[in-house]
Amino acid sequence: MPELPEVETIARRLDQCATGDVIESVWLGTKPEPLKSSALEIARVLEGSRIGGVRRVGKHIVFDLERNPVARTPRSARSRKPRPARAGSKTRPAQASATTPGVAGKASLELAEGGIRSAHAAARQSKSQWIVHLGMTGRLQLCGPGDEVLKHTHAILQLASGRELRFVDPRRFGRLSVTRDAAFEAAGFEPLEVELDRFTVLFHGRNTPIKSALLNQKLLRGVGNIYADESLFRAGIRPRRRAASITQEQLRRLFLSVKEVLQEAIALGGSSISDYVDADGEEGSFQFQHRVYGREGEPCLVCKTPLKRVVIAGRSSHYCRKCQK
DNA sequence: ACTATTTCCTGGATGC
DNA sequence: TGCATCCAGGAAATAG
Repeated sequence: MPELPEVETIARRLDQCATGDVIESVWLGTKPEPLKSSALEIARVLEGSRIGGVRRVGKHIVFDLERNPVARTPRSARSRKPRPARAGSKTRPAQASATTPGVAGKASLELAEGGIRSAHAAARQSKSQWIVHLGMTGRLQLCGPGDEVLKHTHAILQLASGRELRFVDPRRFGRLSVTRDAAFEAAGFEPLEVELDRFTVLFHGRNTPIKSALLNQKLLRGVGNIYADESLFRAGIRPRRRAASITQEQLRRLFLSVKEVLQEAIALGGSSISDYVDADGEEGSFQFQHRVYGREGEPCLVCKTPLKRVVIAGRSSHYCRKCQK
């Protein structure tokens, strides 16, 4: 499950490997499309754009796109349908292979309603961005055109280098979107950048469990279930503690713990649980550093007390009842 | 205005 | 072996 360290790892890798490449054409799957922007809008922003850089904002991956106003990708690039032969293609829904963004039913409808044309013009002249949220099981993979297209591939970007950037997401919690004029904005503070006093204020007067507050992306962006539990353990705070009841000194420890955990995890390439791998298929190794997450019933590494697991806001939360108060 | 719960989604694990 | 059921969880939507 990609949280801040995993997303940071992926974004760094993509920034190294994909920056400078040009997106020649885009294929998007259909149906409960994992899209926040329409397929047509995404295709129009991406096609013909150069990847200026890739970075992380919270749990989002942001591709900064640059566009040469003169060299517009010709229509033919969009209408051709270069689907590589793939293993297991008969199991894929037939509609998927035929879906060129421009001809999707929903997209055509929007075109008929107008408004797209002006959007198109805006995309041509301004800097735009491609925003990817990986959700639970989303992956961005950089691969050769001959590589097998995995089941649950929802987007394929053909790059000028001959490679393909693919978005694969079995559980479909991931989301793709684009921005045109405005830069992508995310709520909340970056946990690795926020200062102590701002961090402290976030929890003032909140009657919600501190675990929930840490997961609230409008407060801090990027902390997910694993790193919330790990941070709370290191800070000695029980996940159910009401945010408002936590002392300044404890908040200071939490502040430091959050940064420490995230930094250590980034250094190890994130935690590979279930199926997380970065853009090159590399696994992280921070999962071996987990002190409480996924260790219910196992002895606390500090005091040997069996670790507890409770459910808070629908998420399993792991802690040591002796070390955390 | 807040907080809590439900919903989305599929693969893998579990149980009978 | 096979089939049903449960579980994982980010964030938006809905309910309280």
